[in-house]
Amino acid sequence: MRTSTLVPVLAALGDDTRWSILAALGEGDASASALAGRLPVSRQAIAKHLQLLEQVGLVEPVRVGREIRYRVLGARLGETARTLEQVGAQWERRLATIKQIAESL
Amino acid sequence: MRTSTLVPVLAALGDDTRWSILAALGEGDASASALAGRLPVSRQAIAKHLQLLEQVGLVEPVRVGREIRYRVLGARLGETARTLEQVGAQWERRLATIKQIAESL
DNA sequence: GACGAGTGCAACTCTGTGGTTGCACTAAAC
DNA sequence: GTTTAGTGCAACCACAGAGTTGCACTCGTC
Repeated sequence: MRTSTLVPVLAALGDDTRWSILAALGEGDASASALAGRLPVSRQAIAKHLQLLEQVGLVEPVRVGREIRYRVLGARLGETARTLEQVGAQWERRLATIKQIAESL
Repeated sequence: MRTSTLVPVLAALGDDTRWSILAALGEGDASASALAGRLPVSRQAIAKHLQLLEQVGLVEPVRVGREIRYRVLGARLGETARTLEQVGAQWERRLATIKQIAESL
C-alpha cells in the first residue's frame, strides 16, 4: 500500500460515526436510508460518510432495484493493517539496535 | 486492543503533520524544539501533536538534561494493525459465506 | 547568581467537516 | 399515469482542531 493513500484511510477510520456505519454494514449490506433508520443521524449525514468511505476503498456500492446498498471491504482494512505493521516493526528494530548498542558500552 | 481506544489512535494517525513528526522520530529521538527546526511548523504546534501522540500511546517522553526528547513506539502501531486485521478478516469471512450460499443456489 | 535554551500556558484566528433542513429528481410499485 | 420510496444537490450552522503569536516559567550552563 502506498503511503500517500494510507493517511486518508486512517483519517476515515478515525471517526466514531463511520465505525458505527462500518459495524452495521459488517452484519449485512445496507442502503443509506436503511442505515438512517438504525443510527441516530440523518440519511444525508450517512450518505456523506458512505461517499468518503467509498473514496478510500473501505466500502463498495451495489445497486439493488432502486436502492444502493453498500458492502464493506475487509481487504482494504487488511492492506492498511499490514502497512502499519511494517512501519511499526521498522521502528521497533531501530529501538532494539539502540538498546543493543547501549548494553555493549 | 480495546475498540474504545482504537479510534483515537486511528484519528491521531489520520494527519499528515503527525506522520511527518513520527517519521522524523523514526530516525531518532528528538525534542519539540529540535523537530521545529526540521519541520515547517511552529514548536507549539509540534508540542500539541506530541501531547496527542503521547495520549494515544504512539510516543513516549524521555528527559535528557533540560530537554524532553520523544521516542516513537512501534508496539502501539503493531497492536492497532492486528486489531484492524482481525476486523477485516471477520468481514471477509462473512462475504465468503454469502458468496458460497449464492453459488449453492 | 545571572543567563539562556527549552518548555508550558493562554488567547486568538481560520479552515475543515460533521451535522442539519429543504427541495428537486428518478425510478420502482401499484 | 400516479404515487412514493430512495437518492442527489445545495445552503447553512456549529464545533473541533491545526496553526499562530506572546508571555511566563524552569532548570541546566556558565
